[in-house]
Amino acid sequence: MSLRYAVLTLLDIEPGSGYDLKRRFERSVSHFWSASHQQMYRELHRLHDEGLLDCTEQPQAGKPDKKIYSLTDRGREALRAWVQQPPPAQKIREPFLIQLFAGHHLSREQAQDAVQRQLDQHRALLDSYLEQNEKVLHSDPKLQEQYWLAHQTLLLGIEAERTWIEWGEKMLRKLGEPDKQ
Amino acid sequence: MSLRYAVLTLLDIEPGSGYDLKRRFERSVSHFWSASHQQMYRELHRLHDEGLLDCTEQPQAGKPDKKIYSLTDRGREALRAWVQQPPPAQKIREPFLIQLFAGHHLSREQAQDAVQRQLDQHRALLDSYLEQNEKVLHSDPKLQEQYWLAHQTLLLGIEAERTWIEWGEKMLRKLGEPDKQ
DNA sequence: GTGGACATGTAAAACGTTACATGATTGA
DNA sequence: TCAATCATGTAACGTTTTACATGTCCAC
Repeated sequence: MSLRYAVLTLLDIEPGSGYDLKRRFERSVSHFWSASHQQMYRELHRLHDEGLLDCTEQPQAGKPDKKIYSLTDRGREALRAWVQQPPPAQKIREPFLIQLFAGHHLSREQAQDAVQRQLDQHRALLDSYLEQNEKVLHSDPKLQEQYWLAHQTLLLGIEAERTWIEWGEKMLRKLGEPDKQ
Repeated sequence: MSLRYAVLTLLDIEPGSGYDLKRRFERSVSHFWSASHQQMYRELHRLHDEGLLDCTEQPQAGKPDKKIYSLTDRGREALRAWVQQPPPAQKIREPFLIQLFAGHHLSREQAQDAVQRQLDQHRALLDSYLEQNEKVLHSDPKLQEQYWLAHQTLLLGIEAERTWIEWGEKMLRKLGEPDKQ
């Protein structure tokens, strides 16, 4: 039920197509949400049917038509109402931590490799968040002020990745100690 | 697809009923997974049908019978094989951060209240994780060694909560500055 | 001429949530 | 006597994932 409000939020900031939205999910809210293109298209259809979104088709030379969605007044009202309610609980799903939890089935080398792979991924994530952050810091100060809260969510994402990376590095050090296990 | 391995992992450490499992999810892996009792029962039935779990009914005075599940050899083998594979990507779902992302629909007071509520929840979570940690540190050193990797996942959960709490406190300070926004 | 980005969709399967259903025991 | 805990389940519904499907343009 939260996906629809994530969609409304991004379209409230700037209208766009399903395809656009998918990329914007990856680029700007990946630190707290993700969704496939199929989820986008279905949600866009539903929101349109319910009158929360307007749709204008924009013909493009060579490429398929783009369906540009934007919030209706009712859409903006629905988003505003939801934003002011207590949020549904967060959901954490970390398959990697299940694997460590069952880590008595891993050799020390396997555990090291597994942690190292995750560490690489989290470092790449941190880099991409830092890049986003740079973009924000070099953007129009008026926009920065308007979307100050949105920017704070990115800073949380950055700190979360740093925490993960520190933990991963500590793990590798501990797994490298010859007396351990 | 990961739920089944979370179930196998917990039953591998100690056999138990669906009801037991549900509580163990809440008590020992809530920092990276959660599931309802219906999910447990359905998954247990499936795993039993597929021959990965054994089931023995244990009559109890007064209470309904307990169905105690434990891993078969094939179950243990399936878990071991999965644990050694690259894990599926983690899924982050944080409705609260969507609300902040759409925070231009919030007054400063509403934002403060919202952050404060989340902060309270995360402090409670941290407390419960620290309590779990204390229990581990006072348990049999042999068990501590055996489940050393499992314990490390809890330490990550603790650090993640601390990061969140620091961020929330910083947010409240910034939202309290009269020049902000 | 091949692979990637653009652009949208259907269908089925798997997974997750909510509501409903039962029934005993224990403690306030 | 009321609510909580123990213990298991069905049914319906909603969400998410995976596979299939199509077609253009552009750069290498």
